[in-house]
Amino acid sequence: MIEVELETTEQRILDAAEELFYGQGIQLVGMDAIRTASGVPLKRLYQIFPSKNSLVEAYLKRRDARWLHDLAQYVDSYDSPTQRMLAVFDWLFLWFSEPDYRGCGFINSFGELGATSQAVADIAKAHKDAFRRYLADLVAAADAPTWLTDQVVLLAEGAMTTAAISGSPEPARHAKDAARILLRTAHAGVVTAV
Amino acid sequence: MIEVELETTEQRILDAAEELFYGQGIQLVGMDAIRTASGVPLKRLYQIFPSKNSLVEAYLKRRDARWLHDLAQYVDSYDSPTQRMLAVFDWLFLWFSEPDYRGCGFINSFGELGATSQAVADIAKAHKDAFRRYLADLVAAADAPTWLTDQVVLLAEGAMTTAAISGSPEPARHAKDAARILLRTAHAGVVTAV
DNA sequence: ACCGTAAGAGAACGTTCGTTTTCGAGAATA
DNA sequence: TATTCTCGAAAACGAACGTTCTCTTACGGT
Repeated sequence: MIEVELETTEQRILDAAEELFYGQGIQLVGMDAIRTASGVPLKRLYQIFPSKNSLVEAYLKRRDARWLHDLAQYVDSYDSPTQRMLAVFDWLFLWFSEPDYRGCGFINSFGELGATSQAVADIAKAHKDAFRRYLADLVAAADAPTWLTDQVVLLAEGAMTTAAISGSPEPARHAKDAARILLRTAHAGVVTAV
Repeated sequence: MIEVELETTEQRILDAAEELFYGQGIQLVGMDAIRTASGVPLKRLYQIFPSKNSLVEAYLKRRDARWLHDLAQYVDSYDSPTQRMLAVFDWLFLWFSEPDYRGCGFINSFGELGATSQAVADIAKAHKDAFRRYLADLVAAADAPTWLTDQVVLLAEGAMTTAAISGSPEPARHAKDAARILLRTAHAGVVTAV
């Protein structure tokens, strides 16, 4: 019982932390705000996360896992390898359309703390590496050459920041259009020089 | 004389502010650090910039103008419209290769403060809009369709963040490769469906 | 019923930060 | 020379933050 309760308390803290950290930026959110939002007293909060840094890292790691899980789950609703690769951008479009979308939490935290916190920089890098590996699998399954992975990564990353700053989900469509063209070109095996 | 001196004092403050704000993140840099780095006493600093917010905005606006100017200057060393468009990515490669490269200052400041400061959000948006307009001109000059602009923007933006987090300038090359393919496809006027 | 313990609410502490004020020295003016 | 003004160095102030501590209450075991 105790452990179950502790588990849910931890989840409540992380839920509050994620909403606040992502929505306002990490440094603008104090531990008091997390206490208020989660309803968990400071004492217990510090028993579970002994410092704000540890809470930040836990927030990022949980978001990392869930983000990739949600993406993979969406992609899994498609069968054709080509459609699975392009479905990534449909999922991005849904994400960008959420009313409180504010860019990629890892890009944001890297820009905010990456220069001073090696831990945050490492988690952001690990997240982007994992995303790249996932795309690499989709690209390989679509019988496309490896180098297409790097290009698709750039389109996805660019769409995240452009959608955030412009406040529109359209970049996901533009990225999908570009990815479709690149995929088709790759399939055609065109090799020329400009 | 007074105005000239004030001018150089303002520049010294902005030079220090830019290095610190860009290198460490805005919120991690205190006014004391800027005083120390610039050698300008706090009193005078507050005479020229009446608040940290105003200094932040001045930093972003000056960086915006200089960034686009430097890019255009580099692009202007090429003649062929196609090469001019692709030269953007060569310039990005040079930028990413600087030892203290830490991503796009506007993406970073947007992630850090965009949720709370409308001014910062607006400046970031204006900067990206200006960048997009510049690329649109290059795309039009290369006789490519308008929609290529959106795709090239995404490649460039994606390269900035991927280079920052991965710590490598290679994303600039990958973006250039993709842009070349998209440009060629656009020129060929291929219109098909997947 | 009694005692020990845990736990919540919030005060308190020490530090940092943005901003203002003070103080003292030096230059310009009458 | 006496006085006013300017300006740099640094102290000071008020708020906010991360973290710890205190006090009170309520519950569990005997």
